[in-house]
Amino acid sequence: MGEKTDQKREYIITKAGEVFAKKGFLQVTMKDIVEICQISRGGLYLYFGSTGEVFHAILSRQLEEEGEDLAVKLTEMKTMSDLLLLFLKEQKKLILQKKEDLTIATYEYLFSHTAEDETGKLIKDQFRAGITVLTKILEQGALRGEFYCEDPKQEACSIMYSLEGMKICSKTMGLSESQVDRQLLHIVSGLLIEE
Amino acid sequence: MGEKTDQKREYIITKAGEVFAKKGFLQVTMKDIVEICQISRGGLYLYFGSTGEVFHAILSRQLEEEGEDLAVKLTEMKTMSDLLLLFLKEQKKLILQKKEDLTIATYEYLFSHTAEDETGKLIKDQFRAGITVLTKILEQGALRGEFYCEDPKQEACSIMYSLEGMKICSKTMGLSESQVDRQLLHIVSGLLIEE
Amino acid sequence: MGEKTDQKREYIITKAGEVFAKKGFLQVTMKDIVEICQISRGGLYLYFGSTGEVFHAILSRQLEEEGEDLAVKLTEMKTMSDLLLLFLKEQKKLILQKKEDLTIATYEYLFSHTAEDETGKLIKDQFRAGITVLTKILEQGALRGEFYCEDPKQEACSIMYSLEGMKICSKTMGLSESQVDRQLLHIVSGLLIEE
Amino acid sequence: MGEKTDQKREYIITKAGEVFAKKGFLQVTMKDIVEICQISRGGLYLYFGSTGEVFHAILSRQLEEEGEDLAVKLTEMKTMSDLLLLFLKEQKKLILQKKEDLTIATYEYLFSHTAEDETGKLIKDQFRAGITVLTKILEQGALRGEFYCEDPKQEACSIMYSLEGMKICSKTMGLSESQVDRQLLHIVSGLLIEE
DNA sequence: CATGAATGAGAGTTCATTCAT
DNA sequence: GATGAATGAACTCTCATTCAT
Repeated sequence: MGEKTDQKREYIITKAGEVFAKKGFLQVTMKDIVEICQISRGGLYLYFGSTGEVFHAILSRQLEEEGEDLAVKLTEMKTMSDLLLLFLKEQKKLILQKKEDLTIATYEYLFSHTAEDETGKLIKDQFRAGITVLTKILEQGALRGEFYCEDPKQEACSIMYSLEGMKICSKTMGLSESQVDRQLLHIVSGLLIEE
Repeated sequence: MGEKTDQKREYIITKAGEVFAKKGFLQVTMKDIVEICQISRGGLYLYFGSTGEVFHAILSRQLEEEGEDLAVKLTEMKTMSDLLLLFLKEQKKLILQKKEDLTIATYEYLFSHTAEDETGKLIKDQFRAGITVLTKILEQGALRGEFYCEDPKQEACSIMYSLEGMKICSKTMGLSESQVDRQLLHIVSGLLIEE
Repeated sequence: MGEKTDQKREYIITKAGEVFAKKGFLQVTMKDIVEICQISRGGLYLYFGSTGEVFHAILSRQLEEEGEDLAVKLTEMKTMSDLLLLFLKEQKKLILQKKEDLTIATYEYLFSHTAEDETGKLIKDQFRAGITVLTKILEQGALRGEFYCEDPKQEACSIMYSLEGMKICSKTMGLSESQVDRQLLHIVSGLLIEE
Repeated sequence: MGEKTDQKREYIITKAGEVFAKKGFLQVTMKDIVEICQISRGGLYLYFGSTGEVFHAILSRQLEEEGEDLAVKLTEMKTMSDLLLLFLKEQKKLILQKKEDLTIATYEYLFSHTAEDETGKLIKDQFRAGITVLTKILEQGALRGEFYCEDPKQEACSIMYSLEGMKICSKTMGLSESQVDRQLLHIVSGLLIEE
């Protein structure tokens, strides 16, 4: 029975993701979720008490999956340059993605939940994890002589801010792939020795 | 007549700004505005037909004021370095501001109005104006030998993305003044010759 | 001054007539009248306290005009058959008219003011006047041997009900000119001797 | 489930009928219906989205019932004269009815919905059905030598216009039973041979 | 577990009517 | 007389949330 229940939970999470991707966070109502899932109003409340709870569950699952994904890919890499390129390629995907994109919903969630909550922590941890990974890549790369980088930590922050900026510009004013490529190239060329 | 009316319009714009700063865009209702202005429901509709209209008016006025402000300050500057520092100082203020801060409301507006509208154009124009100004500063600075900068346009974009990223990080996960300072320093130090 | 005032009153009545013709009675608001007249809200209230008052004034004027009109035409007629045809021709015009048509507004007014009021009396008097005129025409015609008509009063009522029925059918389900002609012919042919 | 729901639907239709009979169509609000039904605002919207929908449902049911009613009575009749008298008796009831009377509401609906819609069609079909039935009665009656009637179709129209005229006169200026009787007699006496 | 009818709070919007100028 | 800004009541419609079945 627990299994069946879990399946339904998963089902709701998956379906609801579509709505959040389409409407952001604030404009999604429990009714929207009920409708896309084709379940009963009361049924939804058995699993989630609010749109916030559903959204939290969606993000949790997403982070898990991404984590596994990244871990797998990282182990296959050899040089730090490769790693950096991989990292940026993933980010590029996030910046340009249209479908299944929870970026806007995520920002809206953060905007309306300034006070620290579980979901907020989730998102922030993800961001910090990005900085950490990037810092390590840069540190290692500098040690190995692949990169020129005096202050890896600061450089990592700098890159992350740029990526975050591109992400939001992409969602609000539109960004072409070539614009993103140029900017990513600019970042990389500032690091690579003998560019 | 017109004068008195304009005063009331200004009054509403000013007061409503507080609500948008506090609640973002999507969660502001006409009722909120009515209440903070202490006017009647119907009274508000004499001036604005929706929260979107009020918000547009707020941004319009803000941009005017900022424009004048900046113009004054720019004429007082002598070197491009001074100009750059001034520009970044203004941006720092925007990144860290807490009161009267429409950043979140602006993002929420853009998120929920993907299709081009007047207000959206206003905001995008402002962003583009930032890039233009910055590009000119970098070009001039490079010519005068103040900066090291091979591709001013790209560099300007890069800086703007970073600033945008910091802006949003500041509103979502919080950013200390020293974090902002370090990042701004990082930007400047990448440009100045003989750093 | 009284003259000027009267002019404005007349102006309002004329303009407001357009609105009532277009929207009926119930759906006309004081705002509608203010707008079509391009006068101030308060200004309208100096002359009329409600849509009902405006409507009453419109009907009053209309009846006056119609009365004069008819009186003129009646004096020019010689035979009762001519008079009857004239009468029916006028009715036909009323049945088929599209512009300046207050039929619907009039019915709506009566529907929502079941209790006797001045305006109601006006309308009813007009209807009764129609019966009276028609009765006289039929009586005279019968005396002169133009018509076959045993009970002129009842016949007059009968014709008026038919006309009223056509009027409302015309406004609700649509009636072509030929349909009206056929019915009028049917009425006349039932009266004329040696049809 | 469906059964219970249908019961409530029927309950709303019945109760709402009272309001429409009392206030016509245009002046009935969803609030009025909510109040007479003693249900919640949202509850009403589960069944009907507008006053127009409720009204449509009322008329639909009414027409169904009337249809059955008439069919039963018609089979019991033998001569065409009997049928005609029955038909006129039913019409008399409609003309004089006070309770449960949707005449005014129906006219108001038609006035404010000139464009063809489902409800309008319903009403017009009912009117046309009346003409058809009457025409058949007159045709048969003429064939059997019961009536004198050269053009049954036109005569049927003529009678229907009179009835419609009486209906509206009854609702607007008032009509006594004896007035109606006299007029019905006038109609019949024009048809019966050896009058 | 699951359903979906029902409730009621609350947002948007429109106007009749007043009143200071 | 004339104006039009201002008020507040009234209406429409949507949802979060509950609860009997």
